[in-house]
Amino acid sequence: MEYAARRFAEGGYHPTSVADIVDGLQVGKGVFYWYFSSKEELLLEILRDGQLDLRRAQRDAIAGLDTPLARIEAGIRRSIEWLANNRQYVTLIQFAATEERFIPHLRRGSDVAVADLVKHVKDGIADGSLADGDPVVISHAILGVTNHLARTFVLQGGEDARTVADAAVDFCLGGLRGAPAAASVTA
Amino acid sequence: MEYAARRFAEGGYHPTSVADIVDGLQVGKGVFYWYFSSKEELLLEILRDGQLDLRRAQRDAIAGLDTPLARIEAGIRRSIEWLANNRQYVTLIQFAATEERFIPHLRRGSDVAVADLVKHVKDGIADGSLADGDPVVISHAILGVTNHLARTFVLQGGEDARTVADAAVDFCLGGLRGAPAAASVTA
DNA sequence: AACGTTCTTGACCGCTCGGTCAAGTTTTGC
DNA sequence: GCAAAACTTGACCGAGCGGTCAAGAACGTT
Repeated sequence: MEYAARRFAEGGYHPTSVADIVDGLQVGKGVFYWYFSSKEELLLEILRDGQLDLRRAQRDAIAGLDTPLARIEAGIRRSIEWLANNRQYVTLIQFAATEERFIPHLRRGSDVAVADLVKHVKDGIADGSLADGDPVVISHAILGVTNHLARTFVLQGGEDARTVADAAVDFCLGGLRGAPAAASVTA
Repeated sequence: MEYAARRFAEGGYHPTSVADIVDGLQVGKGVFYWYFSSKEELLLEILRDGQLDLRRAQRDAIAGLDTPLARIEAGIRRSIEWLANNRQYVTLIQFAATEERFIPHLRRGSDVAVADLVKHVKDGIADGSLADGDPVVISHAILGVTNHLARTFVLQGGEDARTVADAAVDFCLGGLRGAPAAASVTA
């Protein structure tokens, strides 16, 4: 499955045939259809796995942190780190978003991720550490920054995940105007 | 071409066959290959067109504005508006980013967009209206917020482009901490 | 040893795809 | 009025696809 994910990410889902995958793995085609009912099923399972793993990583990262801001920051950092270590998924998720039939399966995962984040944003607004605003919109804005910076600099530019995470956190906290980055994970 | 773009966006590039397109247009297949040398060429031309049009729209939007902040804000607003009116391109660009052979063509366009934005960010940092930081990273962060919010709320959620643009501008300017939105397009 | 189950093979099938082309129609320039 | 150029048609082609399946290997149970 990891091999298939890599091939899909490198060559694209449609141009990569089932024959390519089984040949690369040096197995027969039958074994593929023994474990997966179709090529589409394989992609869905890869996506499900990835989303689950990312979520677990984030949950671990924020465990024990007790301010909303610290949780949000840790989540951002862990996301970027995870994306750097699981580059295939970025391309795969992006592809899946372009075909109607995969979107429902993507949404199920991303809705959960947004819901998690929204909770912390709400907490932050409630305790005054974040400015007022629609928590759902704010959460999506954070995801937008995080994913785009990770894609651009870590995956394409090959830069260090930590450096990029610093920039993402700074921007999310202070925006263009900039506010001194007071809160830290260690807070 | 607009028809083809719509079909590609709705059904995906690969699943949409040349036959689908020419049938929908009620022309023969020959006419397709008279105007385009291949299916791939068609996609590239659609992408080129879209990028050019977006850039033109942005250039028009910021004409006459004389502070960097006002220009950035106008650019963000115009982007979201344009994406709302050209939904097909969002999906198409997203798809093109998932296949190696299209990436160089995408980069050519997006590099230009980033360069434009970087210029204004640099100006803003120089005159003190923006916090210090790597202009390239900041520009990408802005693009990340803008594109993600547009995708999520305008294209998927069907919300009003203006409302979403307001949120995007607020977040970019103030971040999570929030700063009063002082600068406006009319400045 | 003998049997049923699990797992593996790769030739094969029906189908659809991107792309071609001989043939025909319309438009243009003179 | 006519020939050359621009355009249009759709049947057709070879290739490659996702998926099937008859055949058998490996393995556990008795």
